[in-house]
Amino acid sequence: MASLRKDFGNRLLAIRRERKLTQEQFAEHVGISVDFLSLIERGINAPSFETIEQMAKSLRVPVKALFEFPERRPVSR
Amino acid sequence: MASLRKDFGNRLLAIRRERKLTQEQFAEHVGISVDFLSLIERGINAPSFETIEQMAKSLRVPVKALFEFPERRPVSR
DNA sequence: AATCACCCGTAATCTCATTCGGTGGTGCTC
DNA sequence: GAGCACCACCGAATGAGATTACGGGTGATT
Repeated sequence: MASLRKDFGNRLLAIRRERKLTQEQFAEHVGISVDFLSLIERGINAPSFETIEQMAKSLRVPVKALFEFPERRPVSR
Repeated sequence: MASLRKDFGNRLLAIRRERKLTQEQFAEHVGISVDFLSLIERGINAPSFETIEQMAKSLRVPVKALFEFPERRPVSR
């Protein structure tokens, strides 16, 4: 549980792959270290709002696109 | 610039008002202090991923709904 | 065998998410 | 005009976690 980090990481990884970018290329363009990018993609760490903004800008997608993943059970009652 | 925090804060405020909740009610339900909620809504501070998750859960909306605001100029070239 | 792309631990730094106490302001309503 | 509800604002304190660097390891590919 508490896996927003993981969802986000997976989503980021997917988009980066789509764009055919290596971690190094993407990290440099965003302005963070490769190590940190790796941590984020694996869902271990979460990026700050500023970093998220940079990522979205770098990928030329709206921020919400980074939070687009299959619904996490929308209240099962 | 760098106003993802502000966009987020405004969006959160809008949703909370829609729901007719006071800061106190919402903060308590999310599990944060009223002061902090106020800071977030005003775009001064940013919440952590865990807090975002709690907020979305509390409001019963997907996380991406909290990042749904008018596009911030999608590459003007 | 050398390089590339990446994962994985660990340890360090230092920003900042989060809280609390207090104050003050606005707009009710009684 | 005192009372309450709701909120902004101001320090100041603390703990967490965002971010980095390093060293080693894996599996491809060439």
